[in-house]
Amino acid sequence: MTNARPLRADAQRNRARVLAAAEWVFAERGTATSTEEVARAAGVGVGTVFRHFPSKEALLQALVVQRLARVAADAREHATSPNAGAAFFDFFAATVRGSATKLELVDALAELGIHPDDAVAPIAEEVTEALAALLQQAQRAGSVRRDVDVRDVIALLAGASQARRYAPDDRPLDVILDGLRAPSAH
Amino acid sequence: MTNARPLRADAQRNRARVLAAAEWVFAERGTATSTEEVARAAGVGVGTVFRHFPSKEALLQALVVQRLARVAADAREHATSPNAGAAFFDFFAATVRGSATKLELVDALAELGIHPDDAVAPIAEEVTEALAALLQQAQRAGSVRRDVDVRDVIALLAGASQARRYAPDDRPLDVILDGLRAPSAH
Amino acid sequence: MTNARPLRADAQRNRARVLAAAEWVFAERGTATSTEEVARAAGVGVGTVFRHFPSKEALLQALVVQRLARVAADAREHATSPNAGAAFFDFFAATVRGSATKLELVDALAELGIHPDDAVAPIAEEVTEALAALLQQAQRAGSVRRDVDVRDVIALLAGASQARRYAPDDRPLDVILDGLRAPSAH
Amino acid sequence: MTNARPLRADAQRNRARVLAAAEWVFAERGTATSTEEVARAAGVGVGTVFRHFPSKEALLQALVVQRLARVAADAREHATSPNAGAAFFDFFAATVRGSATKLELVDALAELGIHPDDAVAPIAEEVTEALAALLQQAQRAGSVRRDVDVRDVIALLAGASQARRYAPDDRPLDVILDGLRAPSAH
DNA sequence: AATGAATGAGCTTTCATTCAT
DNA sequence: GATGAATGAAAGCTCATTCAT
Repeated sequence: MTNARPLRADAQRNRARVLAAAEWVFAERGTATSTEEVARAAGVGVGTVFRHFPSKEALLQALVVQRLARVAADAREHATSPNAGAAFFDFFAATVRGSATKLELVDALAELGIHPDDAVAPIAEEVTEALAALLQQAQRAGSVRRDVDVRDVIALLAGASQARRYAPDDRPLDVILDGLRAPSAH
Repeated sequence: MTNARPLRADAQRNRARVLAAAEWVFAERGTATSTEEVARAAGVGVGTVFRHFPSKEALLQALVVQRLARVAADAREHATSPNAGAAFFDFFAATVRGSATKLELVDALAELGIHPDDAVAPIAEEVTEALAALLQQAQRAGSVRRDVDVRDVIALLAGASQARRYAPDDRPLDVILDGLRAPSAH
Repeated sequence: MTNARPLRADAQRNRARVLAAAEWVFAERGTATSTEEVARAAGVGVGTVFRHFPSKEALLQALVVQRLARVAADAREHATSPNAGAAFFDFFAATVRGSATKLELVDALAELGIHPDDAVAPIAEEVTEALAALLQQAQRAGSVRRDVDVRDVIALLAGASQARRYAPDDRPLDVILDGLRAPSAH
Repeated sequence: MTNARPLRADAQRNRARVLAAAEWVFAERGTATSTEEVARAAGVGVGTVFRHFPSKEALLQALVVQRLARVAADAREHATSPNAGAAFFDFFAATVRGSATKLELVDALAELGIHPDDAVAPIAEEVTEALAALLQQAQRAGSVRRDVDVRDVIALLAGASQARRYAPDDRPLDVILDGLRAPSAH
């Protein structure tokens, strides 16, 4: 159903291996790590990496898209919960805790504002919409303060993830969650 | 007190120009920008940059030290205020708002946790101490919740600065400040 | 007479398609164009190209051989004409005009002098012989000056083809033809 | 007086060495030879080559410009001769004989028609003008046929140079020169 | 036989760093 | 001290060729 014919089974597998290796390597040693290194980690030749991702930039973007897709899916799933407030805070905490690697949510989210025109654009919109819905529900339920909008939430997700790099425990996250609660919710 | 003889006046001036140019250039175009570019922006030859900073890493660290020195000084100054609570929050907000350039406080703070052993160590300790004092006063005054420590505050400074990249207004910052307030302070 | 068994009909067709595609692609975009590109133009996989031509070099040579074979055939045909002088000049002009693609006669002829030992050798000899016959007839008929030999004619064919790249009209060709006429022929 | 400050003496020398080495290497082994090889031949590092010529393309163009500059100068010099006819033919023969390397005049002239918009444009015009003057004089003197124009002459220079690759003696050149003579000149 | 994914040597280019001027 | 040309390791990327499907 996609417009490109599906990849052969082995190609599919290699693409996935490259993506996984890239996530690991870039997280562990920074995105400045060479593509050669990524290839080595994936157990393939450099050529294979470039066959699947025509440039390093494209590989990085694929990683971002993958990360954001998970966030969007997660937001949508939480939006189905009957308890809108808990759903929002659960989602927020889980997302921040999930960005445990160095190629953080931070870097993924960075793309949301920075390249609004390229391959990341569709997924960016997806994330924004899913998040907006989740937020609105929680605000209507009186759990989240009304003076924040989606952009603020995204910024705070990035901020909380960043904070986690310095203090990997939950304290900073808790502070931010508390800051988000509606005053009456105390 | 320095172990090197004082620099000649012109050398002193060149060092400062390089530092300023580096801050500007790295902020504007990323730390991957070449040293050549920094030299050009400073109006000196590359050789001069390397004479003052033996490696690019060293230049980056000097920038971090400079940034953190300002933060430490600022913390110490606020610590003299009679109103400990307001002083803490003022300091926090001012620090985050001041990290408006792209070579953010984030990157500076990154060094606090990441390279605790090198040239950055002394200033890191300085910042930590000044911050600890300011925090303790504010907690004793009942303005800041008691379950956060210096490390959390540093993490949240980094987080709030990061958030500012996505939503350059004050909303995310306000959320975090609210999260930091002692419950009874409402 | 060939030492390999005849190709299956579809294989035969594929070989021809590759050859045609290669001529077109190399002419249009230079011989540095990738084999992948040639395969795409031929509507086959790269593997197929390499099955028929064991290396890119071999593919290029096959093209040259094909080109030279046409020249030799043409020369032989003109040699049957009753008017030896006209036959020679007609042949010369037609050959030069026919090298209208970018993978010119020039490049084909280049092989005559450059790789005298490989796959091109037989056809090179064929061309030389056919040309020698045509030339001799024209010289005997008093139409072509006697102080040029086959090698000179080949060089001039290459030269005239080259000239056509810069001035695609007939003027340079006419000049060369005039230069070849026997003095008494005026 | 040039808009760039003159190079330091050693830089000047290295630039010249690179240019000379490039001419030699490309002539001997084709323009596909790696820049690394050129650097080795010049006795410098690759970096030096790229400092002087920002891309391989630029290096090739510099070679072309150098070659064409010589041709233009030569044309202008011959144009001062009292015997216009002899001057033209002398120039033509000398130019063709001078393109003895494989990175021929052919390749240099190729640029005349192919990249009319880049760094080669000014020198291309220079060559054309100098040649036009020389040609016109020779035509007025009744030595060169009147139905050829500058473009034809350039094409024939390229053609004659190409011919020389196959028959390195003077015969093909003589044929072309004869073809250029005015009919009455016999 | 045909396919196209995988390979990896090799190419162009960049840039931190050194050193002659 | 300052300069900027030179260096060469290393990076991103291409492509002829191989081989599992």
